[in-house]
Amino acid sequence: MNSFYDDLYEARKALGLTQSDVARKLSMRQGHLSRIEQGKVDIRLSNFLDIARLLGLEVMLVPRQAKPVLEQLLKGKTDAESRSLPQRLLDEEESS
Amino acid sequence: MNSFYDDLYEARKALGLTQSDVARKLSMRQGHLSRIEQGKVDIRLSNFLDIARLLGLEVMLVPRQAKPVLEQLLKGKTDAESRSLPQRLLDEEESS
DNA sequence: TATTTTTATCTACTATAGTGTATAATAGTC
DNA sequence: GACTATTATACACTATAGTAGATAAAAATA
Repeated sequence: MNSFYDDLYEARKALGLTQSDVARKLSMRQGHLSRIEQGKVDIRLSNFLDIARLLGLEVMLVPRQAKPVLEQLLKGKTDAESRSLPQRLLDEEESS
Repeated sequence: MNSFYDDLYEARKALGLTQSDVARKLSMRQGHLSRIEQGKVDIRLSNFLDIARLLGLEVMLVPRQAKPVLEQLLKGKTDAESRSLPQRLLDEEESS
């Protein structure tokens, strides 16, 4: 459905937590978290934020064109090469 | 409720669009968008993504500690000073 | 001030997220 | 193979997002 649900799954796994662990801390059902991670439900924004935060993640609203650049930065490419990307790509450009 | 709703409002205004404009393009009610921008409802993730994207924004899930750094980058501080922040702050640090 | 545009609020209804509890299916471990 | 831990499904129920349509209130413009 939506790759954000996969991200939540990956984050939980990376922390070595079970669905029950997470569900308990958020006072939600393990069964429901299962459906969420499978992308079978379209959860409410507050619920999405709660789960993400419990897993050490934060949600950001960014300009569309900035997303790929920021993702590169987060992929660990913190060397001069990738740090030089922002200025060029963040400026408005008629690309469509 | 949640500052993301304010962000949507600001983005819409910045584009010079009315609630009716946005609502029409998303096949939703103007009245409902009004409630959303006021933070009176806890909308579904897909709806949040749809509205954001229509307004030229994208949602990102990022490590908690990275958010302030990335926000600085987006604030236009693309000079050497702010670009030097990532390496230092993105590394895990026992700060709590 | 009057008119128009935009935003806020209302009622009734439908769709579905989320609760609560239970159990089945699957994966790991002995 | 049996046992245990984890994940997936099921059912009945409640809460609320979102639809549909209308109007009121507020803001902007002539």
